[in-house]
Amino acid sequence: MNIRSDRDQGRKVTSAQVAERAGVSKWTVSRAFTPGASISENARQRVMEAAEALGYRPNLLARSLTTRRTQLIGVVVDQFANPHTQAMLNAATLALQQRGQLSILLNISPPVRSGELLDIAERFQVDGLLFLGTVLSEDIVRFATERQHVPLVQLFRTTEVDGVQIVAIQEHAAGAEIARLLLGEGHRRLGYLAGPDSGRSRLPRLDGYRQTLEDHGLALAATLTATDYRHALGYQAMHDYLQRTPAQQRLDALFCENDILAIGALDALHQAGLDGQLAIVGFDDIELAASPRYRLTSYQPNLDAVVDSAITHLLDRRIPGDPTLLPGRLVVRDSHRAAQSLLPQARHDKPR
Amino acid sequence: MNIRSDRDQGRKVTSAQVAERAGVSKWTVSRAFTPGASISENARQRVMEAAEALGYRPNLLARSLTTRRTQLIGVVVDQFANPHTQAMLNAATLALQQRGQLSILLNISPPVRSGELLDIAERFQVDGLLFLGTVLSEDIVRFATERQHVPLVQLFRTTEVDGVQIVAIQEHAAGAEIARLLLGEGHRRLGYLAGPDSGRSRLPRLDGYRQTLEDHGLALAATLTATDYRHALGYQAMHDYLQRTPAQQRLDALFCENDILAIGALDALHQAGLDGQLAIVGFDDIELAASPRYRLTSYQPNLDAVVDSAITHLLDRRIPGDPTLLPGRLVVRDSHRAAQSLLPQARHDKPR
DNA sequence: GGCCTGTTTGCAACCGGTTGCATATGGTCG
DNA sequence: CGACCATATGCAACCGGTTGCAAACAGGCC
Repeated sequence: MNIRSDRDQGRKVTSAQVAERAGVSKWTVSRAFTPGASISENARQRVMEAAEALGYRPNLLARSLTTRRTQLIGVVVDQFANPHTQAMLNAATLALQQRGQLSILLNISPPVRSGELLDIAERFQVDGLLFLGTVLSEDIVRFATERQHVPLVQLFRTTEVDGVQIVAIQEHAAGAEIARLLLGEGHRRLGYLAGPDSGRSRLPRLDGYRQTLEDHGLALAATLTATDYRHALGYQAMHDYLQRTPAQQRLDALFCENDILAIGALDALHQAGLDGQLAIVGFDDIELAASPRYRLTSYQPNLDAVVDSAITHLLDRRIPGDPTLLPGRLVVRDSHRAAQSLLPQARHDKPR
Repeated sequence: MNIRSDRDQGRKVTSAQVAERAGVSKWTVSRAFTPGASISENARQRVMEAAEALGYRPNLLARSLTTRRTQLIGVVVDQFANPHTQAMLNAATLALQQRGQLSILLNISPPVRSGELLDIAERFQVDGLLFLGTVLSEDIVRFATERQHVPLVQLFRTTEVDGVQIVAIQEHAAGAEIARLLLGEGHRRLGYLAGPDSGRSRLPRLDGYRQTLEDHGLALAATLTATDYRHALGYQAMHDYLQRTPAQQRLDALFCENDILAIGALDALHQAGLDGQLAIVGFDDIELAASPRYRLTSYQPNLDAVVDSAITHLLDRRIPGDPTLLPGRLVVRDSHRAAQSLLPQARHDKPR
């Protein structure tokens, strides 16, 4: 058990100690641990052996002090209840780790003063800040416009803010594609379920959706809202809608701003005994969307591509420019179908 | 727009620059920013003004170098697909932030070599490591037993590892309570749906469950397994079970290792047209459990209390001791009820 | 062997703070 | 008014690395 004969005497092992043991100077030790440095193979070997024997690990903080690079990226998150956040977090941290960066998780959920937190992150000398689909508050916008020396990238939101690089989905096209899908299914009264952030940014997605309807001579039939991206609020939005709207005036189909709201809405329909009576489409394609219980038609962003592009922007310290908009892909399941088409019909067999 | 007249000339602002402007030495600046330090009110004021004017923020890395405290806690996570992980992450980061600490998120999902990643975290001089319900791999155990100078705390798992402080739920009692609930409901053939980690640790929860059954002269009727804590695997486990087990031999009730598996199982029952035929109980009480569609009876850990205790252990650098086991609370909804009790019955009105 | 060139290595200085110690400053009291 | 004490501030040294520069060294070639 006592492997710690040499190492671990109170303090941590420093490069000087390794140097002494290897019979070289501490500068040579530093070079041994610096990839492209000029050092003889012989010396490197001896240093590595000594380091191994003593259990030496370079202090990355000390290194950062001179290199001015910390390899730390602040990852800013606010909607923990949304499974898509989780997927983003997973993808982002994995991608960062692969590039030798670590993520500092900054949680700006409601009680937290986001401006203060970003300030603290800056003191930790983060190399950049990555906003994972967060709602951009006043605080954040102010921070962004003031401190333009730390690169800022925002994922999956198209609110343009000075100094923030946007990497997102081609929202307009996605909205249009979903409208066409629903129209093709025969729906005519189409609505939209908006989340809390829709007010600030006139979502291109909604524009694309609405515009396509208008191209077909239709107007957006109703807009519901949820005050947070959570299951319960999707449920409630649909529940209230059903309460206040007589059956014959109801929508044919509802496009929801994301999957967790869509699933809430589906659950409300189920609860009201109206399964399949109102077509639903979501967005994000979270894992639960594929569940046989929901078979939610959704739009799948290419998460890896988005994250990859974002990280490239951060690490190359590119100057923020036009939004990078990547394509996604529609995942067609069952929830978007018209009520009658739940019965087997020939309708889908179009002439080719 | 150009607020950056003074600040921001290439390099970042240092304490020396603030000192010059305030007409004091850089040491005085340092003291101005150190809470309990000996400094006159007058000097502090001047320093603060100068700092404000220049946009100075102390470099916390440099500070950490001398103080040997980084205020960084490594938060280790592996099961991103489980909503409970998200809840833990949210609670943990918020609690840490409130205590002035920041979280470095370490993602040890399958492809990642966890030993290496922990090693890197150590080089960043994290003040401690918090394992959020992760499955303890060989790598991690080795790391834990070798490096006992960085405090390690494990949440929600009771696998005892040398040098790791455990903070979890009173699993044995919880298992027993759930068994009693199901027995009280009239169920007699009770099963357990285990997750991937059950093999390693003979879960006290399962022990408590089984033991209570035995106290009533019953044996555990079946054990199903899911190879990962994900909805699809809970679904599959139940699906396969239904396939291979004739109706008359099936379980009355199934206790699932967590909610996401339980919900998968419920969905599989629904898909098979067996809604309500098999009682289900989960664990963790995730948000979706409360959905009117599931009404999943579950066990709610006191997340805040667990996280709070864990962080206290970390920050006080306490020597790891006996596991800290906190009580949780059974959340009784509908999914645990017997099939016939879905019809209104007098059964619940026990004589008082 | 002497000279030239290219590679290694040691050194001083620095990154941006903190801390113990010594000195200066101001206020109180006899 | 001087002694005394508490409080403030400056200074040197240090935390654990990196980097430009110059000296040392080795090998190749004539």
